Amino acid sequence: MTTVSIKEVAELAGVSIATVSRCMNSPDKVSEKTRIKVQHAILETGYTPNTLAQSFRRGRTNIVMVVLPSIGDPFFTLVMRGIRNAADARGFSIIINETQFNTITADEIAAMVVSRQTDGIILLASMSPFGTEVLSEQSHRTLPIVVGCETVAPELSKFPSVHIDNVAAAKEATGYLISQGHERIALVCGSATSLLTKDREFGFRAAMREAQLKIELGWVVNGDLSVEGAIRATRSLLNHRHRPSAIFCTTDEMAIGCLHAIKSAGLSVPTDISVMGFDDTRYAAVMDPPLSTISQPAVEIGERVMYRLCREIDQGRGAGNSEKKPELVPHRLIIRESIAPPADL
Amino acid sequence: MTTVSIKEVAELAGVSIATVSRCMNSPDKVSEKTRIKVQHAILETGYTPNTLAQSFRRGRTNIVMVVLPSIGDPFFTLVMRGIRNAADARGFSIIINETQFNTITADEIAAMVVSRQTDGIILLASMSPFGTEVLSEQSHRTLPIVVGCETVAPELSKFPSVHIDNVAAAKEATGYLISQGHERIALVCGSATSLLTKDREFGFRAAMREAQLKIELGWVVNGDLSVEGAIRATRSLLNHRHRPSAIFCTTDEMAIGCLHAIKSAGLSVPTDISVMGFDDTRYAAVMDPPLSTISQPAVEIGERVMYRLCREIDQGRGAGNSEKKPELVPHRLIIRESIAPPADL
DNA sequence: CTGAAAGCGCTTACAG
DNA sequence: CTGAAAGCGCTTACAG
Repeated sequence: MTTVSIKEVAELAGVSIATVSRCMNSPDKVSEKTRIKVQHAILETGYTPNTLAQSFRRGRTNIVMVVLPSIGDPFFTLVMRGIRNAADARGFSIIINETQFNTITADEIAAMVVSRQTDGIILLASMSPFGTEVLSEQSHRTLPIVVGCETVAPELSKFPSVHIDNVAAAKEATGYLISQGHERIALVCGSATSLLTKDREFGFRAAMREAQLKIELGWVVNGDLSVEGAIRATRSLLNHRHRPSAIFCTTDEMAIGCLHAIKSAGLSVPTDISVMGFDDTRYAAVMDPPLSTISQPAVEIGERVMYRLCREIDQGRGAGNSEKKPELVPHRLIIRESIAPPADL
Repeated sequence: MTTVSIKEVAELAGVSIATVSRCMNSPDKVSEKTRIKVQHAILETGYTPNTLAQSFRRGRTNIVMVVLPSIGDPFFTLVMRGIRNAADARGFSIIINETQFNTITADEIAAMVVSRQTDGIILLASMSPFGTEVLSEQSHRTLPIVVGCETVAPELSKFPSVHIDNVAAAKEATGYLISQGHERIALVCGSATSLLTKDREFGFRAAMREAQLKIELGWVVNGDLSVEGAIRATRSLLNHRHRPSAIFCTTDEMAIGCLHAIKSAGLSVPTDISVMGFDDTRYAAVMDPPLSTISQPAVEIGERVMYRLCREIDQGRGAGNSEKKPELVPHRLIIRESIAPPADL
């Protein structure tokens, strides 16, 4: 009834507990004869090592924490799937830390470091740029961190990362809008404190500048990364003195709110206003109209981030000689039906 | 640099490690004078207890696992938010186990039990009914389990649970459709092996029976709990010899696919076909047309499930005297614009 | 109120 | 190849 420990297995097999331990951890160091004996004893007793004792002894939990702004976002759901694929393959469990305000502070990370409850951290959310010096000084040396999905604050560039080229992708998306004849293009982006979407804003601005198109004051609005926020943001755009003919939302989630706000105002997409999304989540194709957007290999990002973290963990807190260059994965512009030439053309 | 242990704190404070430990765990058993001394030493050294050692020693991890079919579903996202609220308040971390096939087997649970990596389990997914005897015999006595969101298989009724009255809610939803004059009503539900949606199907059938309405063969289709699956299911409904005038989807997620399939076929909602959802996720109100649905207090369900689990954990694996009655929370029918009287009325 | 000591279940040099 | 032993960092009866 009560759980069996290594001692009982050892007794039954007639060996020492050290040998039982070796059978499980480095079987090649044990003779075949005893290995079989021990294996039988394990089967017979139904022994499973006490994970808690192992973690304690080894100083490893085989748990990693992923920090992200919202698990509910369909895009992150896919990234999570990739992370879990890789984690399962490597015997890791995942603890999710959903950050309320799209940022996580260095202090919070430091707290995780000392608590030792996780072997590493995947940052899918941006981190508050404040206080990261602290982080790198004390913590980084001891807790592996890998960043996913977005090139983040320069303070974080010291960590390995996996993501698409967000600047280039946003430029491409904006460029497509321009190629369709749009000149009045607005941006619905994340909040100012969120870095999650900063590169996309940067790419948008770059494309507009290169095309010598003006961005009116009030055309770059915070959609708060949420449906609700995007509805508010879009309304302000519709009421703008210079109403844009196209709106680029830096996430599909916000594009959903944007579409709704436009249609609720009695306008139609794309006849009156064109909409571009970003992420190509599972809802994009079933929107009305189906959403043009940028597709990211979300599952692959998740897998690569996790494998990257495994490498960091395996090579120990030791040498800082690991490759820090970001791993770039390809994006793709997906054209559906939410974009048309502007009405005044 | 290297992390500080309880020993160093004890030395600095000039007390035994036992006293330091008491200061942290039962401060009332320590004189004020020494408590202050120790507190200073803790601050000075920056000591934090090694969670791994604590877990091992106490036989508790302060981690609970939640098992669910998909974190990506906006409904579960809300339930998760509630769970996390409560977990944070109680000092628990959450490990998420997304089950690939909407079920989790007793064996998988048993494996978690012996691994001791979690203090308890929240089941938001249904469990395979097979082999649950094993579960109750060995495992239940040692690993607290609470079930959320759906009354599940009778095998699971021995576990505490928190959910709405799914049968009544589905009856109400179906009844509303009937009250609008619909007689040809179809159901898009979860897969046969998923229990997640069974009660809703049951309620649907009961309402139809009571109204003496016939359910044609092929009117109850598996939408696989996904957008894609619902699209396929809806197409088969549209091609049905007796095309239904209304479709009840047992989750909003499937309703999204359903709406898309209907509109893609050149029909309109609700003029040609009415659609009813279930869950009232954040997308329901921004669908085109806005979706009538059943609202569940998702966050509250999550919170109550977690608090319930805490109670189970606290009262130990000891007495089985805990209240096993399901906790019912209220649902609400939300009328929006996806339902109208049938065209032939 | 406090300390010395046992022990939680493993893993891993260290001898042999 | 195998065993005896130390030790990971805590917590908690048990004495005093």
